[in-house]
Amino acid sequence: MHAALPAEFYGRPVLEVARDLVGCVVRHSGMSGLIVETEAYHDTEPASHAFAGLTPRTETLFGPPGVAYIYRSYGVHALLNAVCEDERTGAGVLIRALEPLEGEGEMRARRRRDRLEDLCSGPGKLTQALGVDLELNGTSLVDGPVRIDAAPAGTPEILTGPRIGITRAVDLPWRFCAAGSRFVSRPWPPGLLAPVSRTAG
DNA sequence: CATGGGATTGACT
DNA sequence: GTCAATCCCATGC
Repeated sequence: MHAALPAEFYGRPVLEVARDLVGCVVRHSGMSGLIVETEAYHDTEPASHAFAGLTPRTETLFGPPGVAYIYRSYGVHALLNAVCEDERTGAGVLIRALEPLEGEGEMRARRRRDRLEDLCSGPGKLTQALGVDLELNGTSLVDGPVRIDAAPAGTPEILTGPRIGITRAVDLPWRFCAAGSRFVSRPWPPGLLAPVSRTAG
């Protein structure tokens, strides 16, 4: 199953895309991982880079959907986002954690960690494991080099809750996780994350 | 042009 | 639990 998600998949409300990306597969350079955690960001809320409007930094976010927005976080890490909605709208989904599928050996070599759970269980970890860097900002997620394929086993049960590591708009429940996955960036206290209905967007 | 903060991680107490 | 690393870029002078 190697069907890349079409650009139309991304050209929808960012909350729907963030939810539906859980269970899909990120591929780069022979490595792949199942998406188990995402977060949505939108130019209408202050946690989003796009909140500042169209600037050189946010140019990719305000471009067409289905493109990778990659930026440097804390001066150290490259974080991977999928640009969503229409041009002119600054919306994106942050890929926060993967369950390693293929290329585990190469991921271990890049990450220099022993535990499988430590390879891709964070937005900076997974880009390091897959060798995704800032130079890939603006490239297509449909054609690659970084590609996202449809969920091979359908969308799993999903939990939602507040986003991680932000100081503004902290109450929006825009984080989406595969229920019970041990590959998420952080476990959660019981009850913090609520089930999400796939049909009730 | 200078400054300061950030969608994080890993090492250390 | 605390904290440094490190750099892009928005903001303000």
